[in-house]
Amino acid sequence: MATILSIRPQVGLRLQKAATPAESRDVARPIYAPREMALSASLRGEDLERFESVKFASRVVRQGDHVFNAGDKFSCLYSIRGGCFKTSLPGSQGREQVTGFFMSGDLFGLDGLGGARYNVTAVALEDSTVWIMPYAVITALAREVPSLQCSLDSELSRELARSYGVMTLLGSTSAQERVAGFLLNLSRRHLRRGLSGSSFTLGMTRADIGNYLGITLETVSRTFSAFQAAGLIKVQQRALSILDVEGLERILETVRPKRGARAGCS
Amino acid sequence: MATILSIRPQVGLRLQKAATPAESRDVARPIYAPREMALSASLRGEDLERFESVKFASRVVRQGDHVFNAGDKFSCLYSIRGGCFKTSLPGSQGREQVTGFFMSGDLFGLDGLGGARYNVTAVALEDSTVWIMPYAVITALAREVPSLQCSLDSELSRELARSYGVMTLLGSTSAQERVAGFLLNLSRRHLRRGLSGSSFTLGMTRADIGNYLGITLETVSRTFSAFQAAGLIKVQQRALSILDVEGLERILETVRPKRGARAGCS
DNA sequence: CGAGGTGTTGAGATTTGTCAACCTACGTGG
DNA sequence: CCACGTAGGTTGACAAATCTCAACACCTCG
Repeated sequence: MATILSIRPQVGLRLQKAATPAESRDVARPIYAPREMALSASLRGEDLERFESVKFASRVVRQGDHVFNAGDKFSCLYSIRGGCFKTSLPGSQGREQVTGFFMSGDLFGLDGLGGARYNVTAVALEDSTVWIMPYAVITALAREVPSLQCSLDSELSRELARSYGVMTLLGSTSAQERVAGFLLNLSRRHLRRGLSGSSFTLGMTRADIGNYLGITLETVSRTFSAFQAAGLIKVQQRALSILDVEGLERILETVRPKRGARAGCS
Repeated sequence: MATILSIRPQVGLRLQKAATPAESRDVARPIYAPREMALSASLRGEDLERFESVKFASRVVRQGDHVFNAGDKFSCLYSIRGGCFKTSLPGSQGREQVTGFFMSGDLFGLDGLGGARYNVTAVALEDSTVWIMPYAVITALAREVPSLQCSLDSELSRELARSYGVMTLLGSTSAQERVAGFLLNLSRRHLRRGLSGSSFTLGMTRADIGNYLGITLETVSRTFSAFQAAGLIKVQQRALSILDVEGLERILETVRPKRGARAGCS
């Protein structure tokens, strides 16, 4: 157990309480420069320079704070410098559906793009910092730098692809598959950011995960325990280590013969 | 009861036969004119005229035919003139996840936009016709007609919002909620097209529905039967009538607040 | 130290999945 | 025109997974 805690995740550690109000107190956490922003990923040469010449404001968001709420007038996109967020779609009677988790380098707010309003609510899961990118600025810039329009489209379709991935997770009927898929997804995203894919901190509660995956928080907890008992992972509160990636993948790949589509039986 | 069928579509639909000689079973099915296309929905005045001046080719797609496959090079968007489609994300071992159903007036192919390839496969659920809109043409036009760029963004975010809606459906843990939500969604979409929202034909199989909703086809069937027994709907094969919209909505609204996922505010 | 949010675990109730039989509609070919 | 084959749909019985309710443990913060 000590081993887990000794592995210091670079992102996502719970911070000490929010002491002084409205302080731009920078945390010892990787802060993404403009160069690392999702939108600039595919920009080259002078397009990149032009983009980086724009000074975007950044904002510190305290754990639990809402960056925007569903129904708010759409105005800005947000790129995460550090920290993590969840987005959720509010339903009637306080029911809500968590639609995604976002981490450093991710872009969110895209769903408000076409309409005049955001569809989802974005909440910080820990003290975080975001770049604020006014949409008006982005569009103006996109007209000037066509490759930025491409980047924007690219981000949109990436977000679409992401949501398709979630649908696949939710479409599987077993809780184990959903949880395994969820963990592997988180792992890959950490890896892509140059962080450890095998040991990281879960920024969200079991309830968030369960809501996201369409299962109860108890089932999430039990599944974690089962995976741990099977030697696939090690969990202690928010600290997670993936011990056997292939094992998790095997759970997803489990061939569940579909009736009518099976071969060999006559 | 019979009144349902007497509600005629109010929108400017043109009924016309497909002229192709090979058409053995021509159906008197609404064919959407360019004016009804998703992309032109928010265009006005000369922008609309400009858009309509472009002659897009259309293509007849037979039931079961693939318009494009996941992994195909992205090149065109498709707007449905008549008929319906499903899109699905292929998984390993032939497993697939149905990601959406599309009907007349809908736009699909958007998911390939940013990347160079389509993420999903689009299959006709019945003999259908689509407008083929080369992306190159669309982008060129969008530069000329800025409001078209807005329309495009709008469609993208609508698609995103749609997928969030699906996530909400899949996030609910009960099969009844999922099916009720699915039916209400279909109903609304028919209404929005000037068709009857209370009586329509399901273009997809129970297996498709189940895959989409993350439940088995047997559960779909049983749930339909249960709803019918409760007097909420009437089903016979693909023919569906919604007898009690509020009843279905009540199933969704069931005051059983999903636990967890509460935002940090109060 | 206590409070409250969070996480774990147990036991029983329910729902859903699985397997299997059967029914129904529809297209094909005799 | 009808018989037949087949894909799609329904239903039943049972097993298995998940939900629900409830008790308790853990951690952080005040």
